[in-house]
Amino acid sequence: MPKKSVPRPCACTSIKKLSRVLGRVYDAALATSPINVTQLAILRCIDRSKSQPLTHVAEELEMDRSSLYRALDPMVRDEWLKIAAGTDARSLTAVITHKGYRLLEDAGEQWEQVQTRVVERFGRRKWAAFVAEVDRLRGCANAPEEENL
Amino acid sequence: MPKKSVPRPCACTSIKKLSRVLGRVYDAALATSPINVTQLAILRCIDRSKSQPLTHVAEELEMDRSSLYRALDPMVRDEWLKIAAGTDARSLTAVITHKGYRLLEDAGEQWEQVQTRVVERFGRRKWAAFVAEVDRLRGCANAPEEENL
DNA sequence: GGCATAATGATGTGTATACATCATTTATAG
DNA sequence: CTATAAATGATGTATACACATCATTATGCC
Repeated sequence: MPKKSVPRPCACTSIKKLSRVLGRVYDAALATSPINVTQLAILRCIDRSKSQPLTHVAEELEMDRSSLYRALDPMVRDEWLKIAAGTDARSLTAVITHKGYRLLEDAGEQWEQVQTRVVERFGRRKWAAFVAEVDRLRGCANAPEEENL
Repeated sequence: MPKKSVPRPCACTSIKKLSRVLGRVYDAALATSPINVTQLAILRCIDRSKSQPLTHVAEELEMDRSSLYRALDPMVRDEWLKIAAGTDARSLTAVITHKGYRLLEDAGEQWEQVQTRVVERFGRRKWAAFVAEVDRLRGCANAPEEENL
């Protein structure tokens, strides 16, 4: 029986390439704000996860905990948010400041423009289907390796 | 006429999340080699772009030139490749060493395993279609903004 | 040839991301 | 209750990525 060929191209490399392109385009669109697209995503996630421990935010964003903590540093420094005690004695939670909310609004408008432009070009209908496949691929990658079952 | 809603979720954030997951999974699969998936992609690209200027490699990978140069530093330090004069007096080119080729082989085997595992789960047929959409989205994002035509 | 412009690299700075490791605190097993 | 394990954060180190800027070397136009 002929051995199946390895499927190409590299899933990781393809997505990283796309990630770089989108990052540049979205950051360029947000350039009038001091915030970039990663920080916007974090801010939005914190807004959705009020009083949740930071670990929860990291999980939502599929980030390593330490990556999130490092990303928060400049945002705390610039007073977009502050760190407060959580429900636990060990956990902390992030709280968005007034400045942070203002940024969320301002950057949100810029984001809407670039997001609409990109997705309209791609096709709204196809976009919904594509996002579903993105999520499914994430699951395929994340699923534990079922070794010798 | 009702204004159309902004399509969600954020294209950039969705892809960055997927990128983080895939990066972790592929890097874990390559952990027995000293090379990570980004470096593997660069090495492969250099292999395909023999005697081309570094700028060309950066373009292929959708990377900023400076990002590529920085990424090459540890690879040159560890002697996976060396930098040689290009066809120009101004351009340089990267040359893979024996060590680099050995790594390309060793890591290639690990890569095949994780790539096959992830794509088989996703479905080979669907994978081909998905890759096409990834490329199309990249084009949609990269296309210049047609302002006031 | 001479000048303006492109291409190519190099470098300073700043954020993004992860892994390993350590300390503290909570939860769990016995 | 105690010993162990798990959760949460903090930090050291390393790579990933981009923008702005500068120097050098082509290229094109006159």
